[in-house]
Amino acid sequence: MLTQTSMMSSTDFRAKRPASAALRTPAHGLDNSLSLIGAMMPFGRNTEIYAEDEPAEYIYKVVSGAVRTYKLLNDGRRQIGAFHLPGDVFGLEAGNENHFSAEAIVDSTILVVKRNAVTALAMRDSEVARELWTLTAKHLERAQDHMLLLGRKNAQERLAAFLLEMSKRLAGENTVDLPMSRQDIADYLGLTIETVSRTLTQLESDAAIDLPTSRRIHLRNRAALNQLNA
Amino acid sequence: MLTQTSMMSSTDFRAKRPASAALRTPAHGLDNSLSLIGAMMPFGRNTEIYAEDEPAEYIYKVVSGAVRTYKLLNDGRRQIGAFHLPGDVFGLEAGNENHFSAEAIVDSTILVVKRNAVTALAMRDSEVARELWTLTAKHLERAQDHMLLLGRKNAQERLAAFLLEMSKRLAGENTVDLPMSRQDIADYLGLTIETVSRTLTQLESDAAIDLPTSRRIHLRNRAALNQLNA
DNA sequence: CGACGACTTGACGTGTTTCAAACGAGGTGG
DNA sequence: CCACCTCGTTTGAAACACGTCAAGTCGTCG
Repeated sequence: MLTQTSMMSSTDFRAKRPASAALRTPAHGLDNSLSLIGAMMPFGRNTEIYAEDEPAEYIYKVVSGAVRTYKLLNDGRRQIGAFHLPGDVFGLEAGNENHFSAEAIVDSTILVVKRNAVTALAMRDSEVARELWTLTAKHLERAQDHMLLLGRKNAQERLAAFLLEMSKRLAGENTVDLPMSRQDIADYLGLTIETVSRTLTQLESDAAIDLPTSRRIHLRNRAALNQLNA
Repeated sequence: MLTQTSMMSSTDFRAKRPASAALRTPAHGLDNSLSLIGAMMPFGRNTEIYAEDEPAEYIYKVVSGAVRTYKLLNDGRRQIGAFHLPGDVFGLEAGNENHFSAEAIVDSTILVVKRNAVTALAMRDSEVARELWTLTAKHLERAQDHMLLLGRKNAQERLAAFLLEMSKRLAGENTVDLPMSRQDIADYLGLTIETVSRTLTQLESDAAIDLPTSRRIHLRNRAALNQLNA
């Protein structure tokens, strides 16, 4: 994946800074640098961005769309480790190989930057180095919270946590438009698609949410969701 | 916790470099620096090293003993995110507050280093900065593998993964002497203590392991365990 | 020897998974 | 414009893995 030719063919218009929440790069330093030395690339829905065990040559930033990073068990069971939304940086691997696979969930535009370029920059600019570290540490914190969810929460609590997280990150008052399918949600929350579906309809009948369409979720009673999220 | 006085009272003999596996600092740079600017501190069994939401003033390295880092749900459910063994560095938080709590599992000696000192060093020495980043990224990889376990593996597979991990990190041929209780294992694997116990005896009757004592586990059939770990 | 904590074992309950079928929205072609 | 197909989602019924509650065993230490 990511052949040199496809890299070259990408247009180079600049990323517009997206609004909202966590895992975003600060206003200067790394963020600007990535825009300057990176290349924009389009990825179609469900296409691979990189695969596990491939050499990790690039670092990525979502400009538009959405990305899932995941790991597979030999028999096909899938665990999605994280969803990456506009403004998020991902692919900050430690070793020389990717530890996860990454796919575009919907048609997406990704800013792709050579690792070498970034690490070289970090070598000279300790501010950039610090931002890279902080960013990785933020990813770690998210992973740790996700472990708590996967290890110790029931289906209702997982869905409540998921909805609140997405609401915060997608930032749209009380209505959330999800880019991902029920199967993606299930594999993120360590549940089956049926349990996700059932639990959502249950939350709806409990008046915690509304489901105008399957991808659109209205948070009717945040307090109730927050209580489940405790 | 970690009052200035207790910091001061600690002796300052140097850490001896421990043997073995991953999450260890490389031979020079960070590792040496930590030893030079840190202080040795003893922590008794089950004593707190730091608590969630406390200001993260220090970075830690296990010299001897074992440490658990964990998070609690409001009703007391506990998820252990990681075990830290001799040679491991922990407490590399992103923000200014600890994201987890940390306790000594058994009587332990911990090398405690002021964050300021380390970050200041990283500012001047890009090699140290790189090591800090790499270390955090390694923690992230572990957390990601752990998510796969918690989200997608059954009890047998979780125990197999746990035993293989401990075998590798404690490095003792095929016999593993666990520092942690069944409850710790359960909270690490997202199971109950009963399920952990039952699964272990089941693995024993399947001839995959022997249980000479409850804390000592002999890996009789690594192949079988590896297969479960797939 | 008795007491305590850690661990094991048993019987039973239940939340989630599994297997299966029906539903619904969106797109295509007649 | 409607029939038809497809893919994602929902719903139902039954099975099962793990949790819960409870009792019993083992090892250690005073």
